[in-house]
Amino acid sequence: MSHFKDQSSGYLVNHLARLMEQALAEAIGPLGLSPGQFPTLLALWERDGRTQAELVREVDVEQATLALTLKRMERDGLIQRKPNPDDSRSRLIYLTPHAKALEERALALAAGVNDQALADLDDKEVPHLLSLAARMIQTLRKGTD
Amino acid sequence: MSHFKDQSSGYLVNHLARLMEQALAEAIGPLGLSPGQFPTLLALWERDGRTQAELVREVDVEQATLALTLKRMERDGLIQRKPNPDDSRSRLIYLTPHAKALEERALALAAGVNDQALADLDDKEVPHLLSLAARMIQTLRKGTD
DNA sequence: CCAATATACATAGCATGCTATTCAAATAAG
DNA sequence: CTTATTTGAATAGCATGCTATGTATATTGG
Repeated sequence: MSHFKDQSSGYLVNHLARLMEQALAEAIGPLGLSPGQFPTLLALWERDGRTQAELVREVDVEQATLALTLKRMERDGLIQRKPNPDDSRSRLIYLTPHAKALEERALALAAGVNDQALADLDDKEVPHLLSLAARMIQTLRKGTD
Repeated sequence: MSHFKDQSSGYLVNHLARLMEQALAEAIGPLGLSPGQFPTLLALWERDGRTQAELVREVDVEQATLALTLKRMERDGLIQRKPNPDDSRSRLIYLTPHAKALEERALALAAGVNDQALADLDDKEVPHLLSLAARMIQTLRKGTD
């Protein structure tokens, strides 16, 4: 038995996520970036000078997770925090020039990892996969959020 | 913009995997089980009295990861280890009666989580999703393994 | 204005996973 | 038979993520 494993969406999705995370780590590691920082970087490349609370609303992780990620990004010279004149509880988060300079290369490398993972799928299957995943996420978020 | 996020298979798969892991944690937590133990339990329910090395070949995680998981399972009273008469470097891993007794309920709960995640998909889409995921895993494993 | 509540972050503690390293025992090479 | 290599496990160190708490600052209700 235990074809459970090969028939279980949870098992497969978990395994796939780990493989893709490893591939991304390999790809962007040379830039000094890691997979967990990517969602935050996407948000900050789009617009920086925001508070942690604003980023939490955009990045799909818990506040405590983001707080740790930001601490590592600060340690790694990717972000800088300045006092928020409007609210002394929070600080505004800015990308360093170094982190800004990495945007194009990092996006290209991440896109390359996606392409590599999807290499065996044809043009119709790729959007289908994205749509199925998005629908499953929607289903699971109902009620939680 | 950065619709990168919503178009990225890596991002979606990672998010989905975390949601499914959380759902599984909620489902089997009351049995005293956790998601990371599930693959090992599947292997041991099928046949126990095996070495760690044999389990590593069946479970898709690294040896060091499995070693830690087994330590927690031993702590939690799920497994027991006995000397291996054929090789004193290893020990044979057995499920406790308690862990054996949980098989049916745990499998049903895990299947329920999968069903819940797939609830919005129709009968054709489910096997398609499983097949797409399996193919992506195959693609990414090439060369590594 | 002041107490009660809400909000923004930080931290602790834990589970999963990975890579790299170490140690001991088993095997292979000579 | 020794030495060299391989194999089985354990451990250290780190990244991600989660839940639960704590702390300080804002905001609200009286």
